[in-house]
Amino acid sequence: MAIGIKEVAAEAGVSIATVSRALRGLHHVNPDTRKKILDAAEKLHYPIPQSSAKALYGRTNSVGVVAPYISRWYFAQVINGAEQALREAGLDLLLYNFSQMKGRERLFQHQLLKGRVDALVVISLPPTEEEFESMLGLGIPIALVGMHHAQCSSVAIDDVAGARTATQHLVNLGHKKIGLLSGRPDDPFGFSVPQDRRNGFMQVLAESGLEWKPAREVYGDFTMHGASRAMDDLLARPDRPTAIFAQSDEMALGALQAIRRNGLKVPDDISIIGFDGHEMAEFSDLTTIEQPVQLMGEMAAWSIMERLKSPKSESHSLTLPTTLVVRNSTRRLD
Amino acid sequence: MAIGIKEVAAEAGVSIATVSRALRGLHHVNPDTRKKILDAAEKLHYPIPQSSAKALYGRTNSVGVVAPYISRWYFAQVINGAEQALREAGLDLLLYNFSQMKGRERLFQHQLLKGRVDALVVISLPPTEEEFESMLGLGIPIALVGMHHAQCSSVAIDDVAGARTATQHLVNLGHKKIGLLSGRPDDPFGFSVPQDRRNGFMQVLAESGLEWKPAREVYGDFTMHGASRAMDDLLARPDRPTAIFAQSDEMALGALQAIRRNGLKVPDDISIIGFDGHEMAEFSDLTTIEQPVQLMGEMAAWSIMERLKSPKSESHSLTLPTTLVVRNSTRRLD
DNA sequence: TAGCCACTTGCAGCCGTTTCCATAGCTGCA
DNA sequence: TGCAGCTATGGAAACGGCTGCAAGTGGCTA
Repeated sequence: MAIGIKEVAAEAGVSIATVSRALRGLHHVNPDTRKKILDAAEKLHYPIPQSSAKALYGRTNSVGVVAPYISRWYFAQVINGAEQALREAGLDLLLYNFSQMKGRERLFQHQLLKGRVDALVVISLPPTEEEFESMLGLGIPIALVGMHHAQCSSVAIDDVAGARTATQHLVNLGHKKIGLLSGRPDDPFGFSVPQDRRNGFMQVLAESGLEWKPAREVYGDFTMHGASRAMDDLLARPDRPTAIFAQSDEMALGALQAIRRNGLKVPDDISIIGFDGHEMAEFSDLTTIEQPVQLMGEMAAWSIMERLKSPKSESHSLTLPTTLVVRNSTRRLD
Repeated sequence: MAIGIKEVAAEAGVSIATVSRALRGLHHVNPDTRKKILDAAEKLHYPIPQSSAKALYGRTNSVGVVAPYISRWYFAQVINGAEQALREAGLDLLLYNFSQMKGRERLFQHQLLKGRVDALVVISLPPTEEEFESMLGLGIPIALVGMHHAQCSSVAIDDVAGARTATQHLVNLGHKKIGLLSGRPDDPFGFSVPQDRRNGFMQVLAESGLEWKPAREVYGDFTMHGASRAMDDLLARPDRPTAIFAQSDEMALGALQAIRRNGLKVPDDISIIGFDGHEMAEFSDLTTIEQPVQLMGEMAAWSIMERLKSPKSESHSLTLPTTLVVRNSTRRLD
């Protein structure tokens, strides 16, 4: 038989109301009574108030994390960061993966989340304005990771600046014919990241007076596989670039593989720089732009927990710095 | 104002009991009445029954997934697989990460999960017998991934067999001095995997009449970093092995890096075989033993969902096959 | 001794849904 | 016509914890 607040009350010889107050550390409870109750709870192994019961009163004690992928490195890291922060605060983490548009519709329109979570962390999944309205309509704190929005908290990096740094690095090394390994021309989720990184790249090219040829851009779908194939394609074209800016490390790694497969050497024949700070980048000696991925998850969690504590507090947007990490995949053009 | 079953009942002009039955497709509801109710629900945009209220009656509509890590490739893949299967069935996924023993204690002993989940998927986290008792005491279906236990369902591979295949592959190629890249001598979680893979390795060595020297084993902690360092160590020792069996792909990749750093070539100077089928293995041209990771997550989810449907059904243990994938990191010894 | 205040405590209703039990209406059969 | 055996429906009691309000306690002052 399950033991609840009721059994504890009986054991301690007080009413359930008092137990409820004592267990949550509210005022207006005599220290002696509180101790008696705590002892009783201990003795009966009363775990914690059942959250589904609390949920009827609005607090579910859990936070939803929404992401388009969960096993990809970037997302797994963010989720991991968020999980740690939430667990520490005693909040549960409900995971929502929406790789399919179908699920996405259900999530946003039919309010799947209604009454299920106290707050939401949305990872790199830019909702449409309509979807956003729906989310805000939930009336719960929301934190965005990897993007910004006027009406809620967010943690992100400056993708344009990061891309600028990466491109500038290649330019500084004397490269003039620089290729771009992008995500997709038609992004299914409407990420702004690919566009931002592309913009930063183009800016530096223009500022440096370098000519841009559309034939130097290929699309790798943010996967190693895709990038590898795209790179094969790019290398087969005439007037090969001497350097490549890959919009993600995973794509850079795929490209690395393709370059080797095509009998070329990195960085001797081609320099390549990635973006993200993937764990694997270090082991492939890949120059990259590092972003504090796990930290972003933690900060998003903190941000909503703060708003949970004091609902009137302002939402704020944070932009975290990126770092250029030079390794052995880029070199000065002879 | 929130709309619930009550509002739908009022709109349709029936009692809430009937609405509850109609919405869940139970018998004893007149088709006309059902339609009236469905229309009313549609009209009012009634989302779905609030799960926290259902939870008071025992069904939380969510499943707990417990793992010691969540961002490591293997775990992320399993979680991903489980998530897909669960979401399809309309179940929510509660994520519990226990990299710290502290949290682990709270999880198992204080019944953090009590009343929070309908079922549990435990990924490669062998509980002690005591913890196991506690889990079983929850009275909910449990599925294990990556290990077996007499009293509940499980999905795993045959680690011994996989390790045997890997080792046999090296032996068949003529290698006699084979090194072993293990996890940790003292495993914090008590995994059986390292031991199983080690056993398979030793079996084949013995069967092949090959001599084993303890100096050929180093510990890489199942990470690239750890493996890289361990490999440096191994390479510095006299009487270098001509082949290495790494107990995981991540360790194999770290080893690959170390080998190159030490001026040696794979597979010319040293052959190396991994274990897991990590996405990155393909791109590093690593010979490996593949296991169906994501599938294991899915099957674990299916298994508990089946038991949720018919509680009396037997628990069953599944052992999935592994596959030797030969790439370019192993070659015949001259 | 009455009156007031501050501090504790208990009562009872509530949250949204499921489910047990009762009831009402209908059918078929003796 | 009476009765058993259905089906369709509603009333109300759970489920477990929260909370507004009232009431009780004891100490203090006038």
